[in-house]
Amino acid sequence: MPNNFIHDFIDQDLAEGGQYEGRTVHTRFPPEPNGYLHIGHAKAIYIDFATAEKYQGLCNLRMDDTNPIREDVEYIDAIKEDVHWLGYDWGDRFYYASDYFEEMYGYAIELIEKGLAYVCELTAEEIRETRGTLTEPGQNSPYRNRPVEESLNLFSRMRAGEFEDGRMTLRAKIDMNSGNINMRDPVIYRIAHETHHRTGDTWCIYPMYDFAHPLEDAIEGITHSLCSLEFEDHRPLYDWFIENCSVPYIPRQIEFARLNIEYTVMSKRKLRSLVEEGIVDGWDDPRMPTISGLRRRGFTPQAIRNFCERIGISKVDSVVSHDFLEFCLREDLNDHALRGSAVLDPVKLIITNYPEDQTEQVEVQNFPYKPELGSHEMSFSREVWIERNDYAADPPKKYHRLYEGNEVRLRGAYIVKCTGHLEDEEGNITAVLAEYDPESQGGKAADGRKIRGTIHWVDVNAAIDSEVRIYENLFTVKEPDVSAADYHELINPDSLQVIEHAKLEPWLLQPEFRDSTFQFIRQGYFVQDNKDSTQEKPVFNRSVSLRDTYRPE
RNA sequence: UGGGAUGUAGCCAAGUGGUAAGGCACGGGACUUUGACUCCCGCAUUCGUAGGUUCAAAUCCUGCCAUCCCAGCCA
Repeated sequence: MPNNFIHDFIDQDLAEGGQYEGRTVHTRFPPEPNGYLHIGHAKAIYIDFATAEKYQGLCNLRMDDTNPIREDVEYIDAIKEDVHWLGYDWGDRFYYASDYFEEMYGYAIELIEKGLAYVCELTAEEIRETRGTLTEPGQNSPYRNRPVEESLNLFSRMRAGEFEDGRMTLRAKIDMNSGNINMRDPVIYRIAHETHHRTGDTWCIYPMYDFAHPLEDAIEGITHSLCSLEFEDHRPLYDWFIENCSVPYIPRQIEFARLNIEYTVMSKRKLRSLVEEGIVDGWDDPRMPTISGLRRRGFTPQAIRNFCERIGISKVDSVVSHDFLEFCLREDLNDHALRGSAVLDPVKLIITNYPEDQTEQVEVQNFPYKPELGSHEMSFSREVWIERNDYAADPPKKYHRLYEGNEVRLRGAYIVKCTGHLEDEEGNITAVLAEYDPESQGGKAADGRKIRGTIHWVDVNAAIDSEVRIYENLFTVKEPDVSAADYHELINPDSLQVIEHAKLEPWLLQPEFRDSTFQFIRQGYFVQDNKDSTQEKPVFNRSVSLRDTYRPE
């Protein structure tokens, strides 16, 4: 992991005289179980876990479940699966913020006893009205200076369930004049008669994030609590709680910029609505930036980790280009994906001088620059499927594929010379015609003549039909999150293109290849859909296309 | 108008007083049984801007400008 400003801070903290001299670096990834993880979280996960690794420290996984109104067990297993899939392990340090509710309650009492917190009976609306604005200070609550005993009594009755939701809150007594609105007597406990997924009905008061989070970190002995930029002005509050509660450890919060990527959204709210409105096929739709979506799309954990490493860590608001994400995937897949043949938009090529009832086996490499990965056979006969756009009746300049009179190599098989095409009454091309050079087995000309074009093909007699799904960006603009328009208007209507009958060579469909991503030669990288693909009706997703620098004039 | 942050190429991003790393994208070339990959070459006389300090400034100082975050009993 390259160095970055966070590591500079850690180095200082660890150095002689630093605040964590002699300590083990301890980070945490604290998702709220209220949705699925997305690639923005992957960046945070990478930073938290890879930083711990770099310093031979530890990283905890913690469910930040302090608000039962929003959270659900449904998400917990998915979050664990995603973090593991990305390649990170939290050992036996899987925690829930809710495990600390009793301790937090104790710290709240401590604050009350110190005169640093009070039970406030203002309504939510009154609190808002007295909070002031960005430019005007707030006003003190009339309950601010009530006796400690009274707050203590009321707080225990809040816990006992004597009051309905919203009737009162516990507030920190800090400074209603602070320029930092977070310091204007923030609410630290609210009443919510709500069943919690873990603590059930044990509690009807729940701590707020600003109060809970520093305590969670302190209780777990976290040294560096890494979070995103919007918490920067919560840091004084974070430190205030750490200073005023007698916690066992002192954690340090450091903020970094969250990840944005072109042509997609990262807010849980919008992702959820895409799912709920049926615009996509669930949280794991291959067009979603969720970890499960990327997995289904065919991304590898390595590609995602490389991406996270290379975008860097800084405090600059940025939008990473979509190209870069694709580059990281291609780079990894290029080096790992076995090569196979598939024709996505098939048209027949008839080799008129090849015997009608003959079939032969030709050998093709599984991986061009890694011969140790072996080879496999493809059957070849008089009729093979080729891509419709590998033939041109009227070829543009510098077109190296099939057109009348031109020679092309059928990859791994033979060199063929195009002799024209067949068409129906409407002028649609129904087949391409060619003659093969029997002396060119394997695609090598006996006389050594150079053949410029090589195209892929699949034997008509052997081809297996498969559905292939081609994905494009979900949104039509680079930054849908910042657009003023309703995001529904920005959705790309062509983000999913379904090809019903692509022609695949049978080798691709061996059961042991079920979860492997392949390169379909000259097309891109494809993986079987982890939900819909079956042996009877295979379904492939295009993970990413190959780079294509061909520019017809 | 208060508070907190951030401005280095089209996009990320190093740089911490000694004369602008790297990656993506892009352009050109070589190689090629994937128009892929790989390999070469090119791509900021300038660091938001205006001044100042210094032999020397992206780095230090001052002013200005732009952008982002904060007024949940969300996280």
